[in-house]
Amino acid sequence: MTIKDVAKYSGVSITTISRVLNNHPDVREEVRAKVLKAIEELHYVPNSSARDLGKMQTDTIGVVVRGVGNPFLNSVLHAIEKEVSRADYSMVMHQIGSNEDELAEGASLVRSKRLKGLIFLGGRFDYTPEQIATLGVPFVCCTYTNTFGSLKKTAYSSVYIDDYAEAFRAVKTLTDLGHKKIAVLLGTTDDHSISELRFKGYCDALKSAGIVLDKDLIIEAKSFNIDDAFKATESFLKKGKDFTAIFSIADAMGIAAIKALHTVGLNVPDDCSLIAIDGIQVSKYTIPTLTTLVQPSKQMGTRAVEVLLNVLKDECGSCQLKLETALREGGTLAKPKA
Amino acid sequence: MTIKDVAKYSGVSITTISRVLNNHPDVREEVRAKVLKAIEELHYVPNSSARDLGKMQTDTIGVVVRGVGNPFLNSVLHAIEKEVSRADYSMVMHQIGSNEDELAEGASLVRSKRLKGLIFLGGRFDYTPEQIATLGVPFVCCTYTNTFGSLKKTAYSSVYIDDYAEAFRAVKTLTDLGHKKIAVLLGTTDDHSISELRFKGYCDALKSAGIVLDKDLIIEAKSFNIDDAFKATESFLKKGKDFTAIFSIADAMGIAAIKALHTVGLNVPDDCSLIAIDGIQVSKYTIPTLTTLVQPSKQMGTRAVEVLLNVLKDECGSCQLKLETALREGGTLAKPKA
DNA sequence: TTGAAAGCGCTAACAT
DNA sequence: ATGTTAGCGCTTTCAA
Repeated sequence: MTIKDVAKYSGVSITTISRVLNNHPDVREEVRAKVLKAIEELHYVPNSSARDLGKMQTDTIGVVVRGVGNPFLNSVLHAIEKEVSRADYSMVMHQIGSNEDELAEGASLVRSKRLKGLIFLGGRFDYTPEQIATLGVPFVCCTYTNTFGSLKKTAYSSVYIDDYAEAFRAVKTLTDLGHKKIAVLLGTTDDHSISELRFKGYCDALKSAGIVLDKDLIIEAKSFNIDDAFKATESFLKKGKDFTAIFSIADAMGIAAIKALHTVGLNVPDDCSLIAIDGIQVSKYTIPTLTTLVQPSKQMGTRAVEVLLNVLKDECGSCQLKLETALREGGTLAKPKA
Repeated sequence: MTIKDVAKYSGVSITTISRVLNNHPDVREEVRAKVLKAIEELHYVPNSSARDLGKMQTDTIGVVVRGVGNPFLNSVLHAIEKEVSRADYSMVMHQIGSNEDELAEGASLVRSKRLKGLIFLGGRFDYTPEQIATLGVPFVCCTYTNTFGSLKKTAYSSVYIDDYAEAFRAVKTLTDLGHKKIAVLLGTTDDHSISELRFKGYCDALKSAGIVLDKDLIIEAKSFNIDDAFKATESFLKKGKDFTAIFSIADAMGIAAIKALHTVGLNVPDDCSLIAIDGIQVSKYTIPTLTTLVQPSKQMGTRAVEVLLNVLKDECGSCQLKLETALREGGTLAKPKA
């Protein structure tokens, strides 16, 4: 069942079929209808390999995901897939480990699958112009932007939240409540990822509240993994430091923290307040409900695709799209005990 | 950069390059090495569209996922992606809503992307031979099997757990503890999905413990969504029925149930025991830790791919692979109050 | 062991 | 408005 069969069946040339398939204007309505009918009746589906071969690129965009364990990224990923299908594009997903280089993986994907563009989901921030030159296609940083790199704004696109400002806001919520001894649960303080950025927001929120940073209150999990967050919080608690609140840079990590606190008999929010950033579905159902700054995950995915498709269409330009979080008030906040 | 360039560069014909690329035996070692070197130096990457065009099928397998919201399926999905890449295949994922027909979607995917095979992730069980005939390629049911359909075992493959037996086991855990009034939290009792199967296990476990099924203790969420599970449990609790335990057919739903119970002042496990099936990562961190039968999600994904690839290789045969769960003892179980 | 040449199904000049 | 035709990059007979 090829275009030829359809041509024969409907009594026109294959070119006409192709024109109908690609919505070219130069086809008489009458003929178009006939062809459409033939396609329908024959259950004809175009062969995308053949279709792609002619062009130099496929209608496919690649998504390189770092850290699929993260429920938040999953939600974004699924939104991306939906939007990509809706636009009649294809998506190829590629997961990478925390030590792999998303740029190298992306570049290789682009070549083998001849992608039109890339979306990086959860990556580093320190790309240089030389590094992205290897990509050769437009790309969108989704959930982050190139804060630590030396890229010109015009060289790439991104859809992200202001990690620094949102973290600041989260921590300010705690200081406003009167908390002075606020711990932070994060991956690493200097990994050039959202972890570092949110840490900066934490530091400055403390500073602006007149609180001196206490390095002993930094809980480094070394990853965004929920198990690691639990272990890190556990060890932190063993040290017996004095604190009244925790800012967790991610919901999943915060859930682990609540559990770790509970394990040693500390109750949230009575003994320790907690606020996080992300807003994953399950954190609505923790006990108490996690208070968190909800990222618009669906929108983030959808917008990332839109932005990429726009850039692709115009063959120029780029777009930095900053989204806002919304505070979801749960039950993990309280004033510090007198 | 095409095969021609490589041919020119290394001074052989494109046929030879093709042979090297496809590991054909009829190439002198010396020549092979030369070609490999050229490929390396030129950074040549074969054009997969062209490659696919020649063959009648692409080295691609499709995954049709029903219910991506489910963290458990996500975990399986990622395992599938990893295994597919490892085997040098490509994967296309397609999400469908709960009302869409996975078979129709799958058939359309197969044709447009010319897939070699399909994996269905989270689907119905009631396929008929006529329906699967439209697919035209081998497929694997992952996380379920065709219990309600009329397929011959040889007509398809599946990787699954024995939902009936595992549910039986879960509920038996409760009856063994002395529980008599056990509610069940599920999607629907007759949707021909795992929900129905696990419900059967629940019914028979009650029966074998000499307990009469009380229809008032069936909590139907109408979906596997965590929000719906919460609402359903909430309404159930409003009715004021007497019960001492809940069997939740999924971890995520169980988490919602704990929350709903807590909302009305009921404590798990003191006022109500709870057991579930799935074993998603986050349920280790609920308070108390969810007691659940853990499905080997990674293995399930990996095996599904292996099974499919084997079937593809042999061009015949099929495989029904039943995996086992492992009880993870959390803190949601207790004897019923006297 | 190697090469020449004929497609695979489709798109896009170009011609009519 | 429609048809003819030359590729797109690769695989695969078939010959040598």
